[in-house]
Amino acid sequence: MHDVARLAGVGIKTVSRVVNGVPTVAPELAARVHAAAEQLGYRPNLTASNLRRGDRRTNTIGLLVEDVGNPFSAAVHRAVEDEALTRGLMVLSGSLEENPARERDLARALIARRVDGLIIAPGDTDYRWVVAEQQAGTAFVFIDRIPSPLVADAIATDNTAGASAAVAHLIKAGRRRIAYLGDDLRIQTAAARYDGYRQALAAAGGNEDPHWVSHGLRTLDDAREAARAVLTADPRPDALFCSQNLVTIGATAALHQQQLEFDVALVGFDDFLLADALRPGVTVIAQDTQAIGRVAAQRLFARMDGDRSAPQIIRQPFELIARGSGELPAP
Amino acid sequence: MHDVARLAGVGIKTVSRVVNGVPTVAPELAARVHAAAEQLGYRPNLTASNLRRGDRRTNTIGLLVEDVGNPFSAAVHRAVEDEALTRGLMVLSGSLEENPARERDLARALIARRVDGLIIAPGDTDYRWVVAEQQAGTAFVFIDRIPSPLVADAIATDNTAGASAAVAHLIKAGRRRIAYLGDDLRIQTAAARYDGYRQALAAAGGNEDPHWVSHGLRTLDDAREAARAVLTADPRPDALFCSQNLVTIGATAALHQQQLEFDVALVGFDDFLLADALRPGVTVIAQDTQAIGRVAAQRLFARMDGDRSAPQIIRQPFELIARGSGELPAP
DNA sequence: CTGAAAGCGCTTACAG
DNA sequence: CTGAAAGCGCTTACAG
Repeated sequence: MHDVARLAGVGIKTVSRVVNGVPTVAPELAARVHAAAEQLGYRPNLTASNLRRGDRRTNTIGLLVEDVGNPFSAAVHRAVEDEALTRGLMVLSGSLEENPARERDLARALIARRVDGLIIAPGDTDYRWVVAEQQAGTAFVFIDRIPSPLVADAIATDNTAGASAAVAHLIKAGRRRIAYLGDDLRIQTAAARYDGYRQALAAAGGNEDPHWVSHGLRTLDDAREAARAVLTADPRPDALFCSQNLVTIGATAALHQQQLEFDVALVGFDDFLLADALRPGVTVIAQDTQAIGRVAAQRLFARMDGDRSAPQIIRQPFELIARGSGELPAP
Repeated sequence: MHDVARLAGVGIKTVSRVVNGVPTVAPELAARVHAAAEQLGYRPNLTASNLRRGDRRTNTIGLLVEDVGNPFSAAVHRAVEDEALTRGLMVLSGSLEENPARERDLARALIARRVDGLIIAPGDTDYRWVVAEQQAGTAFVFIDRIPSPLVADAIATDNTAGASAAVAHLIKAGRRRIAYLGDDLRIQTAAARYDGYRQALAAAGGNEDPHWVSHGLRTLDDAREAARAVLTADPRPDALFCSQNLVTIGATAALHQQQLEFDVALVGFDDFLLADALRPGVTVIAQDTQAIGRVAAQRLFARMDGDRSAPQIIRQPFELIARGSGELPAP
């Protein structure tokens, strides 16, 4: 900027004005500045401008998700990005992998880069550290996890009700021996969905059979293996409830491999591409990932803009999409 | 930092040393600095440190992909992130949407934030602007697209050979009337794959039928619709070749809806979750997205570290995974 | 409408 | 081992 000012024969402040599009600059000077900037290959340095500016904004937000590569996270990411771009914000992202140490490191790295706000999707259980960061000026929003105490807004589907609806749906279709395949119970969403499973069973006067309950499934292969195991149990369950995305896909693959897809019913939490292309179509509890990402971003922006109201829990609706696998005629 | 120094009763430079873990500080002073930092809730500001440091590194890289929400982009993103974390780098990302204006805006936004390097997956066709940015100190790597002229390293699968292998596979299985369903031809990868399709047909002495060729399919629904249309044509093709991910998924859904999945063969470019759970399993040309992301990041780091050798094209291998849909017995 | 001075939070280059 | 001065690229607060 200094060099541009010298070449254009103006003060450095005038260059600043031109670069920032301040209108009160004589057109002739502005033209000289533009020419000089062009000639020198000048690139504005947002990082420096941010340092001095009063508002302290980097126009960058952070997004920490389970895994930027998994379908749920990726869909949320995209929705957040779209909303961010309307404000000229860029998104720094990271994958938590349910690893609390990694989460703290990533959060620290983002805060050191002075993100204006931070959206965190499932992760650590203890979020009291967030309070100090909020006081230091960083806005926070949680997705899919309710921090306790409620230190910041949280956008989440009602996981317990959703899981319960899924299992009740299976029961209504005449299924009684319903297996549960789920993620690590320490994950809040997994625990909530497991609760929903048990509540629906209890409401129908049934009981869970521990042989048909499998936790800690983190990958597609875990899920496929667990499904295979439960499907060869004796007695075999007559339905599967899967607590998430990858588990549902793994279980579906196992059902097809054992040619049981028309015998054992299945409802999964989270929709996925191709769920309606399979035969039978896969019945799911769908979350509106678009809306979740959008609403989370909007809440974050409100906080960044100074909203100091009490943190709230915003529930997003879920939808049961019946496609066949959950409505197979009971044997 | 100033406040910390005052509270600890030391010089500001000593605080800097402690924060950066420089060992030559008297333990007693370091302890006082730590205590003061703790008490004041001090957070290091990487943005300021970067401004002054000689190396000019923000320890942040940019990643521009087609859409952070689509499976291919998301998988590459994750691989890049993993590689970046080994160096303590964070990733700023953006979705291009095949929109050149958006691409330039996003690139500008990343450069204004002084990313150390930029990985760009498909986008604009004219990358001569990159040269000026390289001279200004930003490293570049391309994924899935060969810039012309070759201004930077490019990591890509041999799309023409891959598509050609797919179509040859169908021909070997006795198929002759092979339809092409593909993305916008202005996209380099789509064009290359279409070339491969035509080459394989020509090699077998066949010709393409314009009724069976469909370009410009951008979404799952586009693809489903186009597949439906071509499957109701007369005469109907006896096989489909799909140029990418979403197109394959859409076409598969259409085949299943019309109950033609055992009559019309299909090979798709790009692997996807569930491809092996469907019946028949979907035969694909798989790219190693993990390797593509990893290699791209490694090349970028090499450039950031000063590698000035001539830009190279690095071809990643593809693999034909036969799962059934491409090997259906010809009628 | 324009520009010289001061300062954002930090590190470099030095002197002690 | 420690710290006072200068400066990274920019904007604020001011004077002209």
